[in-house]
Amino acid sequence: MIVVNSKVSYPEKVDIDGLESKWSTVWEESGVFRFDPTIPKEKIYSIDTPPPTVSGSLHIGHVFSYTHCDIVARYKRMQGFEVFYPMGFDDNGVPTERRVQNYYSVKCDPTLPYDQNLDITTTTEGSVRAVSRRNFIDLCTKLTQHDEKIFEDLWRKLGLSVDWTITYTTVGETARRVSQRSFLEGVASDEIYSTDAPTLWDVDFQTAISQAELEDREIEGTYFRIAFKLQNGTALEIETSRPELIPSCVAIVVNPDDERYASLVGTVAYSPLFEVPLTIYAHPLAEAGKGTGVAMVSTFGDLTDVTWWRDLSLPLRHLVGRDGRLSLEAPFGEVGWPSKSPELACKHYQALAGLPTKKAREAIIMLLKENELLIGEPKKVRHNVKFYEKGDRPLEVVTSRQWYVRTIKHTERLLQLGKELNFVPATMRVRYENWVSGLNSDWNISRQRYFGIPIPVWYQLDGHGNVLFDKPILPDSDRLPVDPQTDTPPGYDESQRDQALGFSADLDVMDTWATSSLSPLLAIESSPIPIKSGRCFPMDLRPQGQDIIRTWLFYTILRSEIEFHRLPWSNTLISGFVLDPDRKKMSKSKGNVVTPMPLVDKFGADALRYWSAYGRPGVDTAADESQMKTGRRLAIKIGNASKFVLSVARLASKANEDQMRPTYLNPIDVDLFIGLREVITNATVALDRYDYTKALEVIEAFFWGYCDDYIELVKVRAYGENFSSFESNQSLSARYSLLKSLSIILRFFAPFQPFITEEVWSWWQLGSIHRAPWPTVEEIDEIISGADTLSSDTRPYIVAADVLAEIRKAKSIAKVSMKTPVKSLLISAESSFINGFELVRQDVVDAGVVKDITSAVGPRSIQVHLA
RNA sequence: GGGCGCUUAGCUCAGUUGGUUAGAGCAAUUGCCUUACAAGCAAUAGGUCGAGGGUUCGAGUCCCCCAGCGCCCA
Repeated sequence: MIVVNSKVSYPEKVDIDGLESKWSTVWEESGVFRFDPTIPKEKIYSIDTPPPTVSGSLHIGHVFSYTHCDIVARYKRMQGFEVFYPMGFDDNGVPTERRVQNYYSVKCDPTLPYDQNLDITTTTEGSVRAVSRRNFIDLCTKLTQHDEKIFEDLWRKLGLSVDWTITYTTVGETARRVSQRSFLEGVASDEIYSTDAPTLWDVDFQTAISQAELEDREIEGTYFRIAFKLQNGTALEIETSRPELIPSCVAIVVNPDDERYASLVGTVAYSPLFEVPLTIYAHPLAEAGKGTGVAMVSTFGDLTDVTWWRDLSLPLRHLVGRDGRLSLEAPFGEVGWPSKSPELACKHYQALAGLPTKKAREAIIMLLKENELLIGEPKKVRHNVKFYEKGDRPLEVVTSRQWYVRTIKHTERLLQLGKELNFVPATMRVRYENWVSGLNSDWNISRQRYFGIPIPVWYQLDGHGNVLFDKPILPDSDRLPVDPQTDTPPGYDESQRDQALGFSADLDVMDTWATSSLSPLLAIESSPIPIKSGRCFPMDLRPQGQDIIRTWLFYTILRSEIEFHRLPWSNTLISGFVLDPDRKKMSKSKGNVVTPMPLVDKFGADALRYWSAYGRPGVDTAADESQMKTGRRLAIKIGNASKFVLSVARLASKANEDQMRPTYLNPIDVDLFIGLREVITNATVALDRYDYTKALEVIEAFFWGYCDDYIELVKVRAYGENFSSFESNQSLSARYSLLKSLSIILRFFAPFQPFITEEVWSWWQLGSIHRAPWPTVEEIDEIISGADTLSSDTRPYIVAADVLAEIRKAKSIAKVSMKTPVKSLLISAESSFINGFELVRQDVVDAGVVKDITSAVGPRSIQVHLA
């Protein structure tokens, strides 16, 4: 039930500027969007809001995708749902670290002690200052708080209807507790484990990388053809782009179908310079057409080497360190490092020892040349190399102790869950399925970084001070969160840290996805509703970008499966990218990134939301100012049309639409509501399918027709000029219909243009439009109940609009004003048209200034004669 | 190399299970101060639906093939 003011007031001139700050303040103070935690589960609609990366800069894409979600949230709220709509901020991980490094010109040196009085406020030019781990984390916290404010300002200005009392971050206290608890539960159920394994490693970021953070890039490389030696002394030619890895070579592979080398399989060859005996194996991943068809296996040059190493159970001869340099010594001649000539091997290795891989490559090529082991000229090639998506140098593969989440064993189940999830648009499901099907390793969640959530583990040390990785010490779950580098494990004393028979902390932090994949839990734990109540989980909606299907969406499903054995939400709404006005991808390097704030100031939030709403789910959309301009026009139009409707109503002594409800309804007015009923059905069906664009199209089309035709047609009747009195049934019918239809139209637009609709609503209604009910078919039926029913083929409103259009056309072609009288109007049409017309004759006469009308049944023809 | 998507008016895009003469907004053009709106309104013009072939009474829509563009995964 809508409470109605007895008074109506509106400004003389409609002005949509400044509505953002006015209403976002009112909304915050009145708590319109505050989540009511007492509501039963079936009335809750819950949203797993994406936490934006606060260290990234704001761009127009943020407006785009968050608006899509907000339209849904506002629609559901008007449908009577209590919407759980929290806000998170992703302040965790490498992007924040990097931003802090650049912003303050610092780097983290974990060996430094904490400096309590450290005061870094501005960038110190030139020099990079080393700070302790704790100081570094302090700076991260400080900067992210500043960044979060910038995001919050935009969200509020854009009118996101989130409950600002429910917010979370991905590195705060709640995030640490939830992440660590989930980690410990995973360890207890053996879904999370640690092991020594080859790991992709970024030598600049000094951290391990997971499969999801990989990126293939085509770079220029060089193939060198090098002579290995068969037992009979003849050369075996191998092409490689990484000759510096020859000392860590452990085997040679050829394709099993390659007849050229079939006889060599099972025999031994010797590496050049180091004379290491290498067995020749057959393996299908060796490509006959690549180079000479013979490949050397190093530990490790790339992921194929890892596969060979695993499949063929090869030894490990690791030389490239985490710093991307070759180790200082290679123990040729010792156990596991065979060589026909250890002394020579060690001598040759001295030329490479300690060099970064690129320099080592140059050095070994010199050596090979000197020894005439390099065959022919090096060949330039373009080939794909794996990079960390944020990195600048190719990844190395190193072996180290890392924590993993079991992924591979869940593949089948994850594919099944993907089928159960409603992807909007449905085509996005394929991306998920491709990714899950292509998984080849468990998820490495250890990161050798500083700003992140610590892995809550210590290890026992043996009598020699060696770390016993198979003897982890875990904290009690009621002690979480812990920082193993400052907290002491249960049963130990701080003095035993790093001492023989004592303990050592796991120095690593978790991958940021290990935390953000728990976003539903983070949000719920930051709210008054306990997770165990099951009232907000599983959630209804996960809105997100298409680029993070393989990360955020995938990992969240995985964690939910592990912990709850079910999907974390039933729907996912995938937004496309925003392209620059020329439909080019936006990027900082191209300098074509569109920032949102100036556009909000220029066109208004409603206008930006309008542009966003025309971007269908999953469809890349250009940042098109002309579309924003159109959105601004619409907002102004809504304001002006409303002002007019209310101004007519105010002429009445009783503005209350319910009190002035007439006993009679004009057929054109009845037909207006029949049209509105169709719009309600179509828009509601569309919104239920998350097709907000279609809904807006249907609503908008009706509205423009409403302004152009309906208002024009009933204007005179509403004023009461041609009736015996202003209080006549005809006049009352018009004013009643105008007010009722305005109410419905405003509520239609409310999810799309929340500011102008709220502004207009406040001119004549109490309470927020955003808690008013979404229009229903039943509401229409009640409005027109008791009115004379129209026969199904009689549409007086449509007939009147058709005739009016002909009149306008004639005047426009004659280049005369629209108020020019029509001398005579001759209408010939089928009987249903004529019948409809007779019902609306007077309104057409008034709107078109028609002096004389002749109508008859016959072939369709409308003739307009001007004076 | 595998997969997904796109190609419709000058631009940005709709077009449902095949069914009248393919729609909208913007831009363009011609007009109009019309007691809500000139930040407005009315009207006009503009398309062999990427190319070719096929199925059908009928194809923008279904099938085949080709081309170009974009994205995802190797």
